[in-house]
Amino acid sequence: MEKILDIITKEVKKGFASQGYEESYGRVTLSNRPDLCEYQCNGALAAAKAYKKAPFLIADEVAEALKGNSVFSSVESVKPGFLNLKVNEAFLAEYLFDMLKDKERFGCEKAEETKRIMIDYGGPNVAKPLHVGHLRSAIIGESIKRMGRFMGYEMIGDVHLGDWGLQMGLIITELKERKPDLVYFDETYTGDYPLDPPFTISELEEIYPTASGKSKEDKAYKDAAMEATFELQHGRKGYQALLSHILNVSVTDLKKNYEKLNVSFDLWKGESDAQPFIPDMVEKMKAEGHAYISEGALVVDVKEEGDTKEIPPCMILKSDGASLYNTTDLATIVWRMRDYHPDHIIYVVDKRQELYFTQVFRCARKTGLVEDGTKLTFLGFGTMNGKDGKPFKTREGGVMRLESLLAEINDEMYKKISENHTMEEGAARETAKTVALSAVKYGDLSNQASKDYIFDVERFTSFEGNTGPYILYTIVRMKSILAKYEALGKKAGDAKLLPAETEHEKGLMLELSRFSGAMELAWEELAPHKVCAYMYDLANAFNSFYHGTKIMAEEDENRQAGYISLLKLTKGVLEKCIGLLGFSAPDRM
RNA sequence: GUCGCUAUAGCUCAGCUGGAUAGAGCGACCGCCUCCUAAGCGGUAGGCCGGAGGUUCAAAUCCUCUUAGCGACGCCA
Repeated sequence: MEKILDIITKEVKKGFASQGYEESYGRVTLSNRPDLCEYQCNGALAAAKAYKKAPFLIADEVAEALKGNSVFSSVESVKPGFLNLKVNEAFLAEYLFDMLKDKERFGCEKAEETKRIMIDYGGPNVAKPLHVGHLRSAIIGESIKRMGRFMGYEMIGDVHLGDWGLQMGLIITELKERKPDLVYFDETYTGDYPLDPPFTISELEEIYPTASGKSKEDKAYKDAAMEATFELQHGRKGYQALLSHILNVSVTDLKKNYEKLNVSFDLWKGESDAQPFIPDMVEKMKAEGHAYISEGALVVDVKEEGDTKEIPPCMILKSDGASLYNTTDLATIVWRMRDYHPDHIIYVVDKRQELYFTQVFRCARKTGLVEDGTKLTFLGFGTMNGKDGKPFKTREGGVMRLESLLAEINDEMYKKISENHTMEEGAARETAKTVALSAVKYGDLSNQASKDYIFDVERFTSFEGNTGPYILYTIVRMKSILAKYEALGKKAGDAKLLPAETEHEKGLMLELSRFSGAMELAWEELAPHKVCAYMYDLANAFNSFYHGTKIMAEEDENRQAGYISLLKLTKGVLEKCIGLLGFSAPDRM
């Protein structure tokens, strides 16, 4: 369906053209004075200069030309030269009924050209529990993935595991100290290795920090870990078998935890998957003359004309010949291009890595790892801070595990629900989880991703005002009314919407009509917070309408059926929005 | 030091491609449940949009300078 703003703009442009003005002056925006009008056009002000004519005269002419147009209920020319527009109620009701009939998309059209977009988010480390630092990437990335899918793109989410490097050697070393008799350490062993892992996830999570601590104190220990890392990377069988155990145990646990966040990935690739591509990639860079030795390391220059500062070269290999983060990320691009040939790769990463990623992107382009047609986007997010404005920590000052944070908020939410309503315990627990997730996700996504934000547990769990729970509550109200209506044996959502009779009803209808425009804008800017803002406006509009209109008490059956259609559409749109953000609504709360 | 980001109500944040009187929520204060869930709705108070210049008919928005906070700046990831 054509966006309502486009329909309106088209009419106004025609208006300008009919009076002999350039039609581009007919650009329309949402009104910033809702007391005066619903949409506005400021084109006459801009046209005044070009046509050497008083702006209000131009506005008058255009207003006159638009009189009687079926899209508008009123067109007014005001003071300096504004055109104030109000949408025709009958037209609006028709428009919304078309949206309602489009049950899946509510009139939001898919992209004309379908593209394959890979999105790199999550970035957890193997053998380490998820902590709050992983929250934003997961939440934002998941939302972008869903938005893209809704807009009609093929989205491929890749978790990009941190599963390479010294950490693996550390784990192996520690394991060897504890259980030296395991077959994995017997170099003469030639049989198959056991299928069951020699550790549990909780042991694994304890082994790594222990090993990491020891290596800082004990030089010999660190050397052993480095040696183990080297051997692992050069094909020592027992170690590779251990690596796959570590991966399996860890990934199983990660999946479980991401599932709690309603986050899922299409690919569970990691840094280790990129390693096989490194040698050829490096050779190519050397052979084509891009890479050269500088200060002992192999680098590629990535300076460009117009840089406002010195951009250091992109390092490909360290002076000891070892690969590093850059190498892995570049090699990851290699297999992504080879296996998926994406049109676009989006990285949802901490914003502090921005410079680093410009280096990687430039290097990838310069050395031909990506084609011109493939876009690379860095979507940097800010830090999640505590109430004191400093990075979020536990009360003791340690890194907070994601599980603990979620558990805390679940409990808080459970308490509130049990206080307010009588609900069977199991159901209350489930509802609490659903509401808690909405609190966490909405709290995060309603802020601009690129900015730091304050994660205030009290505020998010207080669920008043602009919060996830408020949105869910609004949906629950609608569900409840629909259930009552259908209990009367009536079918909801078949009836045409009637032209709005009250301000509140029209306000709600106008918000609904903006849906596709809001989603397109949010997607273009990769800005989930715009979805939040839209949802919040819509929920507000519904709640105002709700208080002014007694739907179930309405005696005129046509009128009531129209209200129900309006309500069903509102519910559909809100549920679509929360789905895009990655959470859902309970039936009761 | 260089470059970048941020600065909007007491607090947490919006503000579309420059437009009319800068908006929400929380907190404060005042109303509204015999009525579809009051986790709601309506209202009041609260602002030199960090500061100074400039561009423009019009600037929170664009440009320059400046102050403060944060961040990034070749062998970590």
